[in-house]
Amino acid sequence: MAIERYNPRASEQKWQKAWDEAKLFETDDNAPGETYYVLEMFPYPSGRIHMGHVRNYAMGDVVARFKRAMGYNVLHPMGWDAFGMPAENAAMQNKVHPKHWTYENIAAMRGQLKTMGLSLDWSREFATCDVDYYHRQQMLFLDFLEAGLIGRKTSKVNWDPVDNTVLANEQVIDGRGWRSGALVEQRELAQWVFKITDYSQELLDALDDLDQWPDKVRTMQRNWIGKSRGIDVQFKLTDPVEGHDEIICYSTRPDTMHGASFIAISPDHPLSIALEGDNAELASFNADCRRLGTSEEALEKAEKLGFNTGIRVQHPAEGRSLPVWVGNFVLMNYGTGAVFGCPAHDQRDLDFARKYDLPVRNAFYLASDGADVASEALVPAKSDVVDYVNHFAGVTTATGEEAINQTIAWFEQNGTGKAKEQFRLRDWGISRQRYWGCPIPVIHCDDCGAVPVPKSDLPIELPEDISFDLPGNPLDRHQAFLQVKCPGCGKDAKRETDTMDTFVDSSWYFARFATPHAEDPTIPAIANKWLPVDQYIGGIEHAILHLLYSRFFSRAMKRTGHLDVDEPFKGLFTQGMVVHETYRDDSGWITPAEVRVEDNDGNRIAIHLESGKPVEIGSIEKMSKSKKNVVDPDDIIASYGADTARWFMLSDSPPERDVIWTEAGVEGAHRFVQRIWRLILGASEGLKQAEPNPAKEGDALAISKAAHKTLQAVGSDLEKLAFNKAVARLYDLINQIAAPLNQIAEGKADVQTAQATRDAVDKLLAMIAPIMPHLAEEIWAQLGNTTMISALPWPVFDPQLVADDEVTLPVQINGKRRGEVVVSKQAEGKAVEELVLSLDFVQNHLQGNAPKKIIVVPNRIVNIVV
RNA sequence: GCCCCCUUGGCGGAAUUGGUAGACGCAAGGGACUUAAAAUCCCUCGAUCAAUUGAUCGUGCCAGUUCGAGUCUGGCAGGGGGCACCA
Repeated sequence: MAIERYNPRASEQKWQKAWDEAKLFETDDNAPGETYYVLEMFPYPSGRIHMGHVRNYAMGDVVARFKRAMGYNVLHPMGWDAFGMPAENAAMQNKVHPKHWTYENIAAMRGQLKTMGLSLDWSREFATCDVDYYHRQQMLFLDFLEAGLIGRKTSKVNWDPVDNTVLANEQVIDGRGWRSGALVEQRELAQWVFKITDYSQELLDALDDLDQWPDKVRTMQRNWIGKSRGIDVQFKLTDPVEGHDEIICYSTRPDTMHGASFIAISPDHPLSIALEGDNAELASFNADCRRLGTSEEALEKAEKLGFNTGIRVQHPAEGRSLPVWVGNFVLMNYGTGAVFGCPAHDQRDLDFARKYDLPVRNAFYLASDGADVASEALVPAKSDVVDYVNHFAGVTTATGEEAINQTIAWFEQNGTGKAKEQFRLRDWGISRQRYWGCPIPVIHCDDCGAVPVPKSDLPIELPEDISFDLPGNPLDRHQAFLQVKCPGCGKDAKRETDTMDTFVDSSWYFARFATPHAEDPTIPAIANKWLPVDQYIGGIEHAILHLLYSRFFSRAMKRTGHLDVDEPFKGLFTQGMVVHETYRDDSGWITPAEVRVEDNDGNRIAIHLESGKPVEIGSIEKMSKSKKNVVDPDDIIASYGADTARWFMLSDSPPERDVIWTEAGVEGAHRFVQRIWRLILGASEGLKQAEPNPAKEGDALAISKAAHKTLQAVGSDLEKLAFNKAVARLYDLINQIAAPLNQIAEGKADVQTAQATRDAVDKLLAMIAPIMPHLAEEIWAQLGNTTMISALPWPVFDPQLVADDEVTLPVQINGKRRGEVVVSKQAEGKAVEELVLSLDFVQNHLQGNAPKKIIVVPNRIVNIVV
């Protein structure tokens, strides 16, 4: 009897509908079972889902389905990170309203996601651009403001002087505006900031307890917060100028003060700005510096340039005078905006000194040699012992750490310096001069200042009658939005037209999912039941900003009574990207769909389908529109089905690493889908008649052992999100039960084999169900079951079947494997030694000599040292 | 430039976290079935030499620790992520 091929198109729709109708994945807050909240980072509605989404949501779905089967009450919601620049760009380019563009994209992507068969609770869906959502975000803003968590600060933005508009860092290309091409300037704007720095120490300390986060993310956050201990040192100007009589420099290495040979201040240092008035050359130098834009990367990568102000300061310990330079590499927003340059012990300072012919003085030498610094700065670790020269703090031979402490003490006693703890973390500026974002609920009154909008007047809705014909924020020209009465004094006032950074939207959406329709931002009793998110899954690119802001936000929400957790994400998993080969010809990049790849005597060649001409195969890169190396999930799901796409996304590559999308890989995954179907359906008559019953002895024992061992291992793999390992084990299990399944199909299997195989098949389907839920449901139904497998509990393995009483030990001689020996698991070390020494190949290698040492690692290895 | 991560056969990767390197999959080659093709099934598959049960080398490169290193330490190279207004 020929088995029809599995038809994913029919089955997948059928089961998606069945799950929907049974409301299987709609979460009841009060359902029994321990709560488990699994969340994937919600997508930006760009218009189409991409393979990165497929991978992300496939992972989350496996966790959700697995945990549901383990008896947890699972929350697995989905929404849309829907504010942001692309909608405004679309509005400018295609004359489409950001709102319509966004909601159409959401509708399209929702449809795509639904074909994946994800176990999502769609009843909790929302978009951050829904008035219902940003209304509550405005409520949170007001509460934060009242609680003193929000302040006003000026900060720098990229200003396009032609378009008269603020540019994002990514819109500044080589110092020019992306549209106008004008040289970018920096502007100071008054901005709303969230006072994340109030929590610097706490955000740092709490990282230690996030033991279900990747270490690399915790390290990155630690470095980002950047706590340092150092000193503010006073340098008196030899002649006060423009009302300035000193420069304060922050340093973490005051032990190098003896080597100080210049002072460098930021172009934005108050002194530098003060000097601009009488010094046109300096003004022009500073203006050039400000054209680099505001990104730290651009500043750091730029050639290090300096301007000698001609001003001098006195070395506070040695009395000699030092020149004051303005340096383009000194950041105003870190420390005091001024540093002392010690060329001997800092490579950047050394390069600067060589360039501008400044002296290089060693503050210390390595004990081994007293060589002066030449082209490489001497930068030992703080824990290294070095010889200090003529050190004012009395230090001669000490570690950097000791010398730093003594130097700080010396300066404090001397009254010329003050110990200081410093954080690199800055307050979070949230003001954006854009339309498509959450309006900031504040009104500016000439008399009362910035006045919060009363909660009863919320929401402040974005007006829809706007146009992007002119550059800049359309809200600035919208009179009906702009003109309001001051809530304090009733006089004419102006509404704030800045909107919030989209990171604000994504800093609390996970909390809103607990009560997506509540009047208040949260209902604490319910939110606290679900939070923190047990497993959060998303891209490593969010390792710092999104995650740090969210960590701040949950603390701020706790302080304002909306939540009672500090940390929003208990478990974090950062998945790798989906990458693909690139293809190009003379006319540019070509999509994989337009190309056929062939094997030509071991060389892979690509051919353009339409023209038949060869195409160059380029490097493997992150799927992106610009390189056109994208594969549309719709196409894959239409031709192979969602299960194949899900299976392939989770097989082979470990989830935290990049995965290369290949046609061959997808086809392999699809063959496996068909193989399971064929093997089990071929034996379905026999299987239906067999009671599932694991074998305890005889030939069928191997089947049951394989099934139960796999069940144990897959369970622990899924617990660790090691999907690729689980997949490999499932391949293995199918290989092992293929022969008995064929026997059953041919009617040649005995009862024991049939029963053991039925048990193994039941286990196999349960294990496959989280990954390929439609296929598992379909086969499960074909075996005569009437309950959906998605609603069944995870099976339990038999401990007796997973235990082995013998183990194969490799035997090494001098660390090289020479053979192996089978011993009982309980065998004593002595007995193993004797057994091993009696082996022929061991005797041969020993050649009559007595072994020097025998190392027996129980149940692992034996090593004989000769 | 700074911070973080990655590097194992032709390819994706596995290796019980210091204990048999290459599980599992893909690709390739050989064979079976077939009028033929597809599908399917079986075998081989790190390199070099012995030519079978053996030997040597081999986890980006160079050192080191250890009875034993893919795994730990130091240095180097290449690739990737982030750098505060992309999301």
